[in-house]
Amino acid sequence: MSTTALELSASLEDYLEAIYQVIAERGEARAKDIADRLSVAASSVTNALQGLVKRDLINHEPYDLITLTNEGERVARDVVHRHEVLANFFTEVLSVDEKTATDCACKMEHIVGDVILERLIAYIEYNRQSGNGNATWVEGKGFVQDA
Amino acid sequence: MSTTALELSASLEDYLEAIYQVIAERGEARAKDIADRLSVAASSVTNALQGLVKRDLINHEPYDLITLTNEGERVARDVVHRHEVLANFFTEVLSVDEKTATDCACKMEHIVGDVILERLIAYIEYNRQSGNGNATWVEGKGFVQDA
DNA sequence: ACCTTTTTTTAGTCATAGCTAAAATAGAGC
DNA sequence: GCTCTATTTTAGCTATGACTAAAAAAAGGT
Repeated sequence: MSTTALELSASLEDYLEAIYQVIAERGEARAKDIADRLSVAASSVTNALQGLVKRDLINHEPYDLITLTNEGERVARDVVHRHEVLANFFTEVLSVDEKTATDCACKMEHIVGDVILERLIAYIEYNRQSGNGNATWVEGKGFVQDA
Repeated sequence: MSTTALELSASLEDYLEAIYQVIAERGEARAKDIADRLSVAASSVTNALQGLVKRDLINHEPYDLITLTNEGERVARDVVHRHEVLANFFTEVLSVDEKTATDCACKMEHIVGDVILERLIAYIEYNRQSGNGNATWVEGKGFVQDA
């Protein structure tokens, strides 16, 4: 009897990530914090919480605090990790500004698979370590070899 | 009186792209072709076509052939362009296999903004032109400077 | 302890986007 | 021209995920 694992939508991943971050910042997470952070209505949060409970990613009794299950914490860390690698790549390698990098990473973090993520990590690392200088974006010139 | 342009979802962009490609390949596009290419039911195509007509991206009378409006052609080319740049980046720079590259590009093409796309294009170009050799992924070693 | 304010939940609506089944239309063969 | 088949559309259902408004619960101030 294989219980086909309920899939996690981009939307629910966003909620899970927000919960993880609020807990990291404030020590605890209430629905209001999540609503504020994601700029959605409080009722949308309640709705999402039910989805996350159903998937055993959070613990949540009505009107109570929200905590992450072990699995939830694992998945949340993974999403955050993806986000960080992507944002890092955009800023470090492509010399894109913070906001643009963050915005794009927020959407891509739900999409990029393991292989490409692994390559990005390796590529950033390679870029950082290579002794012979790296390319940087120069407005009007494109990528130019560093001095 | 500003007519707020109807937004184009990722889904509709996929349909538009498929229409563009089918026309490019076969000279004309019928609903069946689109359904086959996207692996969706015929009725889902009809539905999407109505959305694209409403946005003035295609011309389509019931039971008739599908053609692109000028705007539709412009948008379709743009999506295809994004797809190609992304897939190219994955294969050329990150040395990822075709299928992985294509799959990820298919999802990212709806997300990536102009700035990052421009940088990717420049980065690929820089990589291609730089005389001092480029990095390539070597299994078990990571990125290694080309000979 | 009680009243007010804030938070959370419930209930009900809407849009997107997929599906199946059935009806309508078009096209091909005879 | 009629009939059979393939295509397309309509109608109706599903799920997700947003919203508002109203009800319920919790928290704070005096």
